[in-house]
Amino acid sequence: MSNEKPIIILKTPTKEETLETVRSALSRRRIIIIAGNCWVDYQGRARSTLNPGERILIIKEDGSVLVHRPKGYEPVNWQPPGCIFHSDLREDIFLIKAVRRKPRETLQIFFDEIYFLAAMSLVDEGEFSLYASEEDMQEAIMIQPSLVEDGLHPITYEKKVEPGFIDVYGIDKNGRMVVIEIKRRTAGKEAVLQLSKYVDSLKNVVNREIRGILVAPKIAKGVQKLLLTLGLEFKRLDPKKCAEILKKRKARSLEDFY
Amino acid sequence: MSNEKPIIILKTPTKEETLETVRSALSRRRIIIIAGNCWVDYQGRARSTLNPGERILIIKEDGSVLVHRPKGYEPVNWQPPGCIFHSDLREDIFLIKAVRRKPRETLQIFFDEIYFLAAMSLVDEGEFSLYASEEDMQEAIMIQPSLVEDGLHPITYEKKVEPGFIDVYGIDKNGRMVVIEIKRRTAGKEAVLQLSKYVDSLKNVVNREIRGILVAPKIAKGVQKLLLTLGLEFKRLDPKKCAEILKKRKARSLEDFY
DNA sequence: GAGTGGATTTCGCAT
DNA sequence: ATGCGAAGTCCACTC
Repeated sequence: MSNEKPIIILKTPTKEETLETVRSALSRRRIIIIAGNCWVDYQGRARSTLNPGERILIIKEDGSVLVHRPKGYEPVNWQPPGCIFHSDLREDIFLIKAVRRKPRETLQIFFDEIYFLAAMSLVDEGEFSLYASEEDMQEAIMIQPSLVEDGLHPITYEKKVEPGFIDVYGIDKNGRMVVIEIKRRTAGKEAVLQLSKYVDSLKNVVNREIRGILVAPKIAKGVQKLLLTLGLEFKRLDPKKCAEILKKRKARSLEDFY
Repeated sequence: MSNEKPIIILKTPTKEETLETVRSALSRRRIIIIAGNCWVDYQGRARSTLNPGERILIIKEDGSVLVHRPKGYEPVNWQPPGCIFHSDLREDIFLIKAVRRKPRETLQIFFDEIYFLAAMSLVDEGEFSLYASEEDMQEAIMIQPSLVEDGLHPITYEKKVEPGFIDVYGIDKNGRMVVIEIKRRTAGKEAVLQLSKYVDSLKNVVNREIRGILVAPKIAKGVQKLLLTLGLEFKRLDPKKCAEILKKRKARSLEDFY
């Protein structure tokens, strides 16, 4: 028994070969990769046109589409998962049309030259883990509040208040209420104003002094001033340090378990 | 003379072939596409691991990297343009390491099976045009203010005030100051609060009545109430209509020119 | 189904 | 370089 992957690879196929192969691959929900000279029309939430040039087209098994230029991280045109496809041949132009409902959008790609075409099924059950997210920081502060300051007692996190959510809410060693806003990267004006809003809205409710602490790896340059003006505080905290703490804790709890 | 594109396509190449081809392609700044079984480590602004599975790797000529799973619009791992690459072979594992400075980040991809490899140079000078963006809306309002209301006279756009930038600023038919905040899609709480901030900060400066108008195709459900509470107004405007107006105007100015 | 906020956001523009 | 806001943002989660 052969374990060879069923992969179709065509180098400079004719338009007819392309059409046949693409249709077959679409019906079997295979991934399709095409490199060639193409132009693209998009119509939906906005509208765009892309003049002819050499690009890579990827159609995935879930109905997502990517058109990549030779440069840049982002696709120049795309569709999120869920598209329905039509492919056709018109006067030696190979065209693929991807249609999405909700919102109604149409992406049309026209090829006049095809350099190669690949179609295959890929299996990917591999777990993806991301560390040092904002959520990790919140969790780390909850289990080790001294990361922010000694004597801090977190009460709740994600507490709902009028303007939105407070990341962490607690009581400091002197019994004062503390509101903490967490950012996983350089905190800007936005974060400060958000924290300020939270503090103000809480003041309206409890009518007592409230400390607002912005926790982030860094604070943007001009923003420190705004922070002080609003009577808020800043505490530097590295997201990676938080990830480390969680990792260690996790390892320890496994030890305890066995 | 042959016009055949210099494309290298290898089906199930050996690791040695892969290494040689990838190194050559990297040095010639060619685009590389690999499909195979791989795992990925990322370390930089955050950190991530991706367990083995079948994916597509794309390396572009500008040093951007994309690792795509068989599903989803977004790459599972990536690097923006500007990476420096190292490739190597270790105990029958083919590895590619992409390093970026500023911020310092490392992306490592390990292949134990390679289904196919393609390397090519693509030329793409095609113009890309996007219509019905927020910028189009702003432009359309500047040249046809009646889109918002009759008698409106726009004075400036992108006016700097304390909290940020005002999209459009002008005077209405009764001589009152008008601040306009534009959104190209359903305006939410965020947009209303932003507009409110702008209006308030301008009031502090000029000490006279100021109208704040939110211009968007739609306003979110609960948000209308907030808008009214804050004494602001809403004007429905479709971004596509704005695009149409600009298009017509462009066509007319071309006519005038010839 | 709509609303809300985060993102390894990326990207572009202005300071 | 840094800051700032938009994006056809996408995506996950809540109501």
